Amino acid sequence: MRSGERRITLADVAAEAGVSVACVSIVMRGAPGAGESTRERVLKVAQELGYRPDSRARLLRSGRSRLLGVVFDVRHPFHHDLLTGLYDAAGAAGYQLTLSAVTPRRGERTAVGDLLQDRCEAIVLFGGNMRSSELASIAARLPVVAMMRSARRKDVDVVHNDDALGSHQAVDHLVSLGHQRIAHVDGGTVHGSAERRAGYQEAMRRHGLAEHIRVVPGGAAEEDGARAAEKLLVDPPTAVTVFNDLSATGLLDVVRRNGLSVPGDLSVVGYDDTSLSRLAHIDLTTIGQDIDGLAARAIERAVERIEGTPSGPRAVIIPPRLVVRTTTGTPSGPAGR
Amino acid sequence: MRSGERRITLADVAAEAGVSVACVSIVMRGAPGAGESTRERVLKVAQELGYRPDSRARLLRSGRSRLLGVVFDVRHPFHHDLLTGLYDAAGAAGYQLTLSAVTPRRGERTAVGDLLQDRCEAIVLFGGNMRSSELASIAARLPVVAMMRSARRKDVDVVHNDDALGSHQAVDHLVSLGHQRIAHVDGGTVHGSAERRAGYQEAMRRHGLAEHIRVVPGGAAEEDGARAAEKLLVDPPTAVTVFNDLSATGLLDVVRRNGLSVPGDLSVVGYDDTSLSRLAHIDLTTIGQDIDGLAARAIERAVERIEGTPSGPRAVIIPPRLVVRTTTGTPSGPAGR
DNA sequence: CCAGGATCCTAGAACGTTCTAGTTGCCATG
DNA sequence: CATGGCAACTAGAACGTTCTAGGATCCTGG
Repeated sequence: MRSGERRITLADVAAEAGVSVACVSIVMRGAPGAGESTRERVLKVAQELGYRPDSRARLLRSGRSRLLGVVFDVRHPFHHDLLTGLYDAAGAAGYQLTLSAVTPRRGERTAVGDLLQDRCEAIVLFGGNMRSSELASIAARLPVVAMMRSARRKDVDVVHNDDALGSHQAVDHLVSLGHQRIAHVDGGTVHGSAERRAGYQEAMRRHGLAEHIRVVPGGAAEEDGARAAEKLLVDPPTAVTVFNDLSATGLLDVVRRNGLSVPGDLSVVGYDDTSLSRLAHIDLTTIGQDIDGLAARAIERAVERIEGTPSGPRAVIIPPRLVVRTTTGTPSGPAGR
Repeated sequence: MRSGERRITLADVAAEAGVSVACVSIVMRGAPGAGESTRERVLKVAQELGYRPDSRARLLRSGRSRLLGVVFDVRHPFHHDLLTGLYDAAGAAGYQLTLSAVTPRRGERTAVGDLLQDRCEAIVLFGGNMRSSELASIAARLPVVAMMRSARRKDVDVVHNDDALGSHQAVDHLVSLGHQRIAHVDGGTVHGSAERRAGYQEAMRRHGLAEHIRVVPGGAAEEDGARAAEKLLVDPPTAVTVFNDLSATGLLDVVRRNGLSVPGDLSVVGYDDTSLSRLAHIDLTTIGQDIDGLAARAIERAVERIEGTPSGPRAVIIPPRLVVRTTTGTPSGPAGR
């Protein structure tokens, strides 16, 4: 019961089973070169002793670790959903994941540094604010896949959602409901906000609504949405697309407190389809990212790089889809003013 | 720029600097036994070559990994807050964290299994539904600290919030506002719900309100709170304490949809102080757990076990604190019926 | 001029695996 | 009755570190 016992090793199993260490190694790996009866006996002994292979020693020798490092941000709910998808995809490809978290007091560089020491064969990075040149210097050592961000570097793979298309879907949806005066609350300096903003602007022009284009400064947090709402209320549009769900939640709150009804007076579309947007009394129409698709493609890119198979383009862009809930409806005024 | 280069090792640095491998090791570890000039030269060369110690090889030799395994659930927002605290506490104690996530498709046993292979020196478990006996069998191999759950085993350390006290604080707060008819929405089979329920009952009795004790079945999810609300509405109390914030959110939604005002007609207290409860339009009065305290004590327990220092009691219970927001107020009826 | 002790450095084993290059024993074949 | 071949196993090096046990070199004091 004491915990300091000493770890059970191949040698222990070998001694107990009366065979060589090498033979046990063969059996444990399921490699050819061992007879059926010894195989059974060795497995039984290993089981009894509670043997667990030491992955570190294993990879020290074999060079391969079949380990993929993942950097995620503890504060971002979407990252957690994505982790779920990544575990599945990695497992299917025969790789393990090793996680390193970014927290309010633990930066991205620290998180990456830890992974570098861990001998993983590739690194998957969620968003973050590293510069492309920093990514490149990591990519010089091992394959890097950046998710939910772009990188103007040929040596970094990029897998993300088609932000511009998402904005198009949001605007198309609102226009099909009859809206014309559609504003956009921006995401500031966060990755993807430029693309979402540009997509909004282009979609508006495509619908001949260039004169109604209106971009309000915002950000990724709830308060950013709340502040944007106050600006909008001076001269409210009939609909608004917001950078993300959290910001949209802040906006919703201020709008309703000011006596406007949603979607009666104002339709609101978020972005990300986080669990927040699914809460009953938020029930936000939003743009959902294809989590499993993103995860699968990211792992695919990483594995291709690791195994040196000639791969396709370095950027994979996945289409999102509109999720209609109850914050969007037809505009109340006959023609939106 | 190719990624398959071959890792830079101590030997490379040694050759380049014209010293022995052992000497470089000394310098890299900051151990005594190297002259100032060589120290500088070696560090410079290591820097130039981009040397990074291979933590796996290091710990293979040294036995110690200074690595703490953490099992957390991707779906639980509270776990993420706790991770932040744990990273800080572990860093301060000179340990690294290695994370293993539980996801909807990746169970606790898998998560623990991965850590066991990783040579960490102790395991910290967040909640979960493993049986005490399973915990004990892991604890036979290495120290286990269970957080946010209890374990009737002497060989497992336990660090959690004082659930009963939290319920007392909630009831005390409501009573001090003048409430008498205070109900409780239960958490079902989730860890801590029995303690929170018992705490509620005891606090009610302490205030001489035994006749008003009313426990409604619930759970940890939003819908559980919503369902409980429907039951409560048949004969509404003036206040309710809910198992957790998420459930409270569901309850709030149903209550408001049915035309009751909060806190006018009904005061609501949640539990956990998750980021959800801080959202402007939820703004839930709740019981906050002391995250940094929990994290610090958990690491402390783990390190004590690892280093074999004679430690105190195996269970550490940390008092929570009431966080008053806007979902609680004085009851509207003169004496709450 | 030599003993004694610092100070700086090195050789080589060890950690728990994997892997290459055998070695053994057995059976079939000519 | 040698020979070849195959299946089943083993010895020992290797992976990149740490650590123990020394070996130089130099200074200091008698």
